[in-house]
Amino acid sequence: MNSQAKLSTPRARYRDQLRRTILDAAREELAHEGYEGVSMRKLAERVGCSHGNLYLHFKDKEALFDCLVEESFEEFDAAMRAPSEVARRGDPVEMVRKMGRAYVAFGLANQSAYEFAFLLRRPGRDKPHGTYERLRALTQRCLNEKRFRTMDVDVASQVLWSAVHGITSLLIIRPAFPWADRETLIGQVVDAAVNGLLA
Amino acid sequence: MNSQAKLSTPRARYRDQLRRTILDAAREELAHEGYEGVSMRKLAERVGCSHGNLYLHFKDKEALFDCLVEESFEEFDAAMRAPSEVARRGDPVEMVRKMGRAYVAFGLANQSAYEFAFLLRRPGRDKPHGTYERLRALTQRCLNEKRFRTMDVDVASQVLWSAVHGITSLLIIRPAFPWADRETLIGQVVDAAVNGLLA
Amino acid sequence: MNSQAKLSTPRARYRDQLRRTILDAAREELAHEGYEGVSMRKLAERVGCSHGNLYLHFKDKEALFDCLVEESFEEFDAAMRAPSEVARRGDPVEMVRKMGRAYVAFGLANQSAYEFAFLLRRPGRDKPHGTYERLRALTQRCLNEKRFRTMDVDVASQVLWSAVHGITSLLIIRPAFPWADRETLIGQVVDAAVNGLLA
Amino acid sequence: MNSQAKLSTPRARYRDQLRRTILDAAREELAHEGYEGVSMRKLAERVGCSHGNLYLHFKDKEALFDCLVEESFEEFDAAMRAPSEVARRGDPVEMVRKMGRAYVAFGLANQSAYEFAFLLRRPGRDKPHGTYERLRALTQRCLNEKRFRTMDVDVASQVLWSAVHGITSLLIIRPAFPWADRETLIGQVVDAAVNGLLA
DNA sequence: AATGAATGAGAGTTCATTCAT
DNA sequence: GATGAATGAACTCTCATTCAT
Repeated sequence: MNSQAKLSTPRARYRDQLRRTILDAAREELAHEGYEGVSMRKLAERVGCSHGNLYLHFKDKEALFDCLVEESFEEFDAAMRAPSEVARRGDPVEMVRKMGRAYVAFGLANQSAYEFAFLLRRPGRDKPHGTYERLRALTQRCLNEKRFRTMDVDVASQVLWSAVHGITSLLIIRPAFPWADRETLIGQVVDAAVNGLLA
Repeated sequence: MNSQAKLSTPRARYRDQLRRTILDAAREELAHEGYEGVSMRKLAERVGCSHGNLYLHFKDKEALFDCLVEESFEEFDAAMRAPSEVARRGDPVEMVRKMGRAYVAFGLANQSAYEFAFLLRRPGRDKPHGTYERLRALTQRCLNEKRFRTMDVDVASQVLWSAVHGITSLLIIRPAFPWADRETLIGQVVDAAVNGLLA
Repeated sequence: MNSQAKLSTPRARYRDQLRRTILDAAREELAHEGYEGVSMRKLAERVGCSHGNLYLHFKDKEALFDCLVEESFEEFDAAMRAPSEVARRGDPVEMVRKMGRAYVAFGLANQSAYEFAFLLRRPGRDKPHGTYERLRALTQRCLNEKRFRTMDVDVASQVLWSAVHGITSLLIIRPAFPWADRETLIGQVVDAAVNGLLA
Repeated sequence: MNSQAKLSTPRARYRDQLRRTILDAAREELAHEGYEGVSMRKLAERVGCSHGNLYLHFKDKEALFDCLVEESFEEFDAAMRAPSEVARRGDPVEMVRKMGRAYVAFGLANQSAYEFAFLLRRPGRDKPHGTYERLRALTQRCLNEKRFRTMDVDVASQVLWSAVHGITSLLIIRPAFPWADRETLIGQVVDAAVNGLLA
C-alpha cells in the first residue's frame, strides 16, 4: 500500500526514498510536538524539500498522519511476531512472559511508534490488532493446558495487555517520575500479571 | 483556591459561576480535542461569552490549562482518600483491592480528569502525587505484614499502579475496542496484580 | 484649566490629587513607552485605581495625552521664566549663555516634559511658545546693543534654539552614545553658538 | 543586503520589487505614525497584498523595522561620504561648513531616513556611526591645523553635530513653526557653530 | 463617585493549502 | 516533478471604552 512493490526505476526509487524521509521526520516531530504542534512548513524544512513537495506524497496533513499510525501498528505487529513464533512449542506461560517483556521493550525502544499505535485517541475504528490476536492465541494455549485458572480468554488477554500497556505508557508519558529500577520493575509487572493468572 | 472563600455578593457569585462554566467547558473540550485542538475563541463561543472575557478569568490559555490539571489531580486524590482511610485497620490486601477498583472506577467516571492527571504529557514536573503516596503506604503495610512477597516497596506500588492505569487508560482511549465485560475485566486486572504479589 | 482654582472641599481636593497622580504616572509611562505603549489598564494599575476611574477625569486617552503636552510646555516656560527675569538688566550676552545652559539643564532634568514639549510630532498647531518668545526678546537686546552681528532676530534666535535643542535631544534620545563629558560639552555647545553670533 | 546580487529571473526580480514596495510603504507609514501606530495589516493593505505575505519577506514587524533603520543609516552615510571625500585636500574649515550644510540638506530631503537614523529611540545599541566618524576626522584636521581653538576632538565634533541635528530635527518635527528663511537659517546655524569653534 | 465585568475590534503571527511557473 | 509566492482563515492576546451596579 505504501510503496509500489518493485518499481526500481531511479525515479521511483528516489520518490520512495523521499517519502520515507518525510514519514520518519514526521513521526519524530509528531511524537514530540503533537499533531497540532508540527507544521508542514517546519516538516519540509527538516526534510530539506519545499513544503509544496509534501503534498505530492500525501494528500494532506491528515493523510500523512494516518499513514504514520498505520505504519506504527505494522511495525509493532512485526516486532511481536518474532518472539511469538520462535518458540511455538515451548512452555506457553514462559512464552507469555517473554512476549510481555518484548512488548514493553519494543514500546520503549520505539516510543513514537508506540504513541501512534496505543496512546493516540482514535475515535471509532478500533478493532483487535495483530498484536492482540497473537497474545490471545497464546493465552488460549495457557488456558487449554490448564496453566491459567479458568476464565474467559479475552478477560485473561486483556488483563495481560493492561499490565504491559500500563507500565509502557507510564514510562513514556511520565519519564521524570522517580521510577524504580526499570528492568526490575518491568520484570515484576509481567510476572505479577502472569502469576496472578496461574491456576 | 482561586476564589475567595465566602464572597457572596451577587457580583462575586456570578463571577465564580462563570469561571466554573469556563473550566467545565474547557475540560470537556480539552480532553476531547487536546491542548492545541481547542481555541479560546471556540471555547468562548461554547461558554457564550466574548473571547476577551476568558482573559478576565485566566491569564492565558496555559493558565486555564494548568488550573484544569491541578483540579483534576485534586479531585483524584480526594476520591482516593476516602477508600484508603475508611478501612485503615482492615485487611491491607483487601484494601489494596478496594483501592484499585476505586481508582479505575473514578478514572472511568471522570475521564477528563483522568486524562489531565495521567494521560497528558507534562514535561519535567512529575513527582509522586497524593494518590501514589497513599498506594505506597498501603503497599508498605502489606509488605510489613508479610502478605506480599518480599520486594522493594516502590516496585510493588508501581506494579499495582501499572495495572490499574493500564486498564483505565485503555478503556478511555480505546472505547470502541471489543472489551470483555467491564466489571469482570476490571476485577480480574486488580486481582491478577494483587495475587501476583502475594507471598 | 486643569484644576478649579480654590475648591478646597475635601472631595475636590481628593479629586484633584488623584488627577495629579494620574497625570504624573502617565507622563512617566508615556515618555518611556510611547503613546501606544502605555495602556489605560496598566496606567490605572500603577495609579492604584480602577481603569474605569480614569474616564471620570479624562474624556479619553487622547485627552489625557493632550493635557500632558500642555502641562509640559507650561512647566518648561515656567522654568525659563526665572533665569530670564532674574537678571533683566545684566549683560544680555551673558544672560543668553545662562538661559541656554538652563534650557539644557531643565530638559535633561525633566526628560519626559521635554519630550512632550519638543520631541513629539504634533502636526499642524505649532506657534511660538513662551520659551521661544523669551529667548527672542533676549536676542533682540543683544542685537540692539550691537553685541551680536547684524542679522534677523528670528534667525539668531533660531540658531540658538537649534544649538540647545540639538544637544538636549541627542542626550535624551541617544543616552548610550559615547558622549564627551556632559558639562563641558553643554558649555561648549552654548558658547560656540553664542560666540558664533557675536559681532 | 538581503537580495542576491544578480538574480534576474523574473521570479526573483518580482520578489525584490515587492520587498522594496513594502519597505517604502513601511518607511512612510512608520515615520508618520510611529512604530506602534502602523500595523502589519494596514501596511499590507497599502502595499496591496495579503498581510501574511509580509512575513515571507520579513521575519516579523521588528525585522522590517530594523531593516529600515539600517537602510536609513546606510543612506545617510553614503550621502555624507561624497562631500567629505570630494575635497579631501581643501580648507578643512570650509569642508566642515560644507558637510554641515549637506547633513541638513540630506536630512530634510530624506526626512523618514533621518527619523529612523537619528530621531527614533533605540535603547542600548548606540555607537558612533560612519557619519560621526567622518565629521570627527574632519574636526581633527581643523584642530591639527590650529584652525579651531584647542579642545577635545569629541567635544568639538559633538558641538557641530548638535547644531546640525538641532536645526534638522526641529524643521522636521515642527514644520508648522514660523521659521525664518530656511536657507539663511541653515547657513547661519552652521556658520555660528563653526565660527564659534575657530581659534 | 467608583468599580469591574463585558465587549468587540484589532494587533502580530502562523498555518494548511493552492497554483502559476 | 518540484518550487515558492500567495492567500485567507485561524490563532492567542491586548486594548479602549462602556455601563450596570
